[in-house]
Amino acid sequence: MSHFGRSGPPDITDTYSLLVLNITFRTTADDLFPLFDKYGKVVDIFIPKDRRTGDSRGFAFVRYKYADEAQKAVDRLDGRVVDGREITVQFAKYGPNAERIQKGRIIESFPKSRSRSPRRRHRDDHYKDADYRSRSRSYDRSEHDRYRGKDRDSRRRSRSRSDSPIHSKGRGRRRYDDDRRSSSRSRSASPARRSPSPRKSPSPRRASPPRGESPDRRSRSGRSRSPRNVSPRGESPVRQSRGGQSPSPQSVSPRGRPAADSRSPSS
DNA sequence: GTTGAGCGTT
Repeated sequence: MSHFGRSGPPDITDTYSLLVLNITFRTTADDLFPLFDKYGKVVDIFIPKDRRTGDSRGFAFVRYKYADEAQKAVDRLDGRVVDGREITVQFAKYGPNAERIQKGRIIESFPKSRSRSPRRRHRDDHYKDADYRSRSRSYDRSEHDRYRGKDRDSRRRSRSRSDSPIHSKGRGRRRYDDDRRSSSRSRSASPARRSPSPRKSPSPRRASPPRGESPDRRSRSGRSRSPRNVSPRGESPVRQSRGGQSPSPQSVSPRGRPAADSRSPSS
C-alpha cells in the first residue's frame, strides 16, 4: 500500500512476474497498467531504467497476483501492439534478487534461519547468482560458441556488430568501467602520440567549461503525458521514477524555461 | 531527436 513509490519491492511473494519486451522506449507503466490490469489483478509494475540516462530500457515487469491471470495476460497481451510496437509478454525467468522463480511465481527463499549454516561463507551459491547474470552480458566468455546460434543469435549478433570491439555507440549495456578506463589511460599519459605538437591540447570533450548546466534538459515533453497518478484512489501499483521518486523541482517550469536565468540575454 | 537485444528496483 504505502510501498508504492517508496522503496524497492513491496511484497514479491507468491506473485507472478511477467516480462514485457519489445515495448517502446516511451511506454510507461501507466500505459501498461490498464492493459494488464484488464486481464487480471496487477500487483505491481516495474520498468527498469538506465542508471546513466534514466531512460526506459525497453522492457517492463508486470507482477500478477494469480498465475491464471498472468497466463491469460501473456496469451492475450503477448504480441499485442502497444504504442505502435508489438510487445512480447512472457513469464520472467530470472529473479530480481536471485529469488527462486517457478513458472513465473516468486517463491520466498530467504535464509531466515541464520543459524542454519553459518559455516558456508562463499561457495557455489555465487555461481548460481552469476549464472543467470552471465547469460550473455559477459563477453569474456567463449564467443565462438555463441555464433552457433540461429535466428535468435542473429539478433544479438546484430547488436554485437554495432557494439563492435570498440566503444559502444549508443546506450550499450557496457559496465560502469568508464571511470576505470580513465584511470588506465592515466597510467599512460601518451600511449601513441601521433601529433608531434604536444603543445596543442585539443580537448573537444572537455571544451565545455562548467557553465550553467541544464541536466533537466531531457524533458519528457515528447508525449503530453500527465506525470500524475492514473489512479485517483491513491493506490496505484504502478511505480515509476516519474512521480515521487524523482522530486526534481527544476523541470517544473510551466513554460519549459528555467526561471534561474543568471545570465543576461542582453549583452 | 535517434536505438531494439533482453530479465528488475531501496
